[in-house]
Amino acid sequence: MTSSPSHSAKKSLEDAAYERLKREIIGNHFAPGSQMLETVLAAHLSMSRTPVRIACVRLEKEGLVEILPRKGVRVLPVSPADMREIYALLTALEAEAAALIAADKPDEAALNDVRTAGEDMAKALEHGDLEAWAAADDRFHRTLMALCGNRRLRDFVNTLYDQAHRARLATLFLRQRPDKSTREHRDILRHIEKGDAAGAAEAFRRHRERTTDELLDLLDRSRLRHL
Amino acid sequence: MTSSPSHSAKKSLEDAAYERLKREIIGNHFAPGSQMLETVLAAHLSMSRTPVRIACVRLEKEGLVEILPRKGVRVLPVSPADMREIYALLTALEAEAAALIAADKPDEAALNDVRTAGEDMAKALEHGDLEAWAAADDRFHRTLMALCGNRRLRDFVNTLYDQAHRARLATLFLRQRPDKSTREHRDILRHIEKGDAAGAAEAFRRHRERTTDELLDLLDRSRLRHL
DNA sequence: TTTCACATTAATGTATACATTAATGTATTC
DNA sequence: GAATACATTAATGTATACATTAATGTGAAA
Repeated sequence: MTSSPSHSAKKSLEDAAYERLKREIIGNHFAPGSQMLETVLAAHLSMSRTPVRIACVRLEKEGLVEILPRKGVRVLPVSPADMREIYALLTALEAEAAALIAADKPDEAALNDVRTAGEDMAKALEHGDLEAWAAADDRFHRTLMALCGNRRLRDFVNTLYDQAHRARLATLFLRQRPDKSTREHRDILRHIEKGDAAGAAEAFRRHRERTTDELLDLLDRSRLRHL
Repeated sequence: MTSSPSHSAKKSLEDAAYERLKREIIGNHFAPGSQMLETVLAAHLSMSRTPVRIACVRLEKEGLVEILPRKGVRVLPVSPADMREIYALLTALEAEAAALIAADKPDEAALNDVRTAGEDMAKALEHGDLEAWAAADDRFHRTLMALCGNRRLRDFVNTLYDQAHRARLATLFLRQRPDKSTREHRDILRHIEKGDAAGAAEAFRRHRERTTDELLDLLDRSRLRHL
């Protein structure tokens, strides 16, 4: 996805450890805030501490875990304050990316993947399948950001998606049906297709500001402190 | 600076290796694009490969080096395209940060460090000391960003400063005297002091857009391809 | 009973030995 | 002479043994 090796060519244990732990953390297989000793993790992954240590250092740099000198590796919980930070950044960065994409006039083939993700969101919503909706929403944002032509922007936004993933899933069943997002995504795409950079940026900004308010409000009212 | 331990409490060799290599890379002690084997680096730092490997993984995540499977660690050169990426991000993020800071009304003590950095820039310019000017400019931006209240924003902007540092220094003596920046910084501070979020963001955006054009133009005309 | 000094321990931090693997060189065959 | 198979080598990837250190427990003295 970012600079990590694709899952097809996972030769080294380092990469295997990194990818598996990342998947398990994002997939909420560990309790947020839980701590595990390196030896325990190594046993869990059936390898020695060496590749596990390196995987943990990488995950720490991505803001998913914290390495505590003698207490083990801690899966970082995501607080409402964290979500506010993450969404403030996404608001600024996705709007910027949308402007870049609109100015670039991406080819149809690339845009089609984004459109497909958008259609999958609508379909999932019709079937009432919220998890499929969230997966398609994630795909919509990631495939769109992949088109912005700024690798650093794309990679950083992806790490933010990763950090926010657990909290998004947790609130998925507490919120109203996400009909608005589907429409707003279509609106964003229209601006991009027209090559309207300012309009695309503004549409994305409004979309993100709304989802931010919605999410923070939800976290507040549901008293979810850590996710 | 970011999540790294301060240089005062550098207990472990891992941290020492990380900090020293980072300093040497940013300070241009290695030729951009140069490759070094882990064993050579370990000898250079008078330690075993283990802490060196971990330091390199960290540096790779910060976009300063690239680990090539059997060819060693490569100090990433910075191309004009990289600078375009970095400055596009800085434009969006520093403007956002300026808005946050202006809205927060930071206390005087904190702002004073920023003002001091600004004054140091002016003084350095009077003495014609461009390196001191660049150092103070760096300090101005970093201390200001530290006030934005968004840790992820601050840390990411700092890694971008680090990535851009070499290229900035290289062009320092090719450009005209940076008088405008000093004035623009004062302007930004005025907006922040007034609590004018939109104005601060706009002022910072204009400042960054101008310096971006200036730098890219300079890189283009001087035909500096890699730094 | 509380506190301080000290031993113990358990975890990480580090070095090193070993396994794996990709690249290079060499020899043999066509 | 060119190409291919194979041996060699040199580097990383991994495991493990060892050093260091912070935390815990234990005991004696006040």
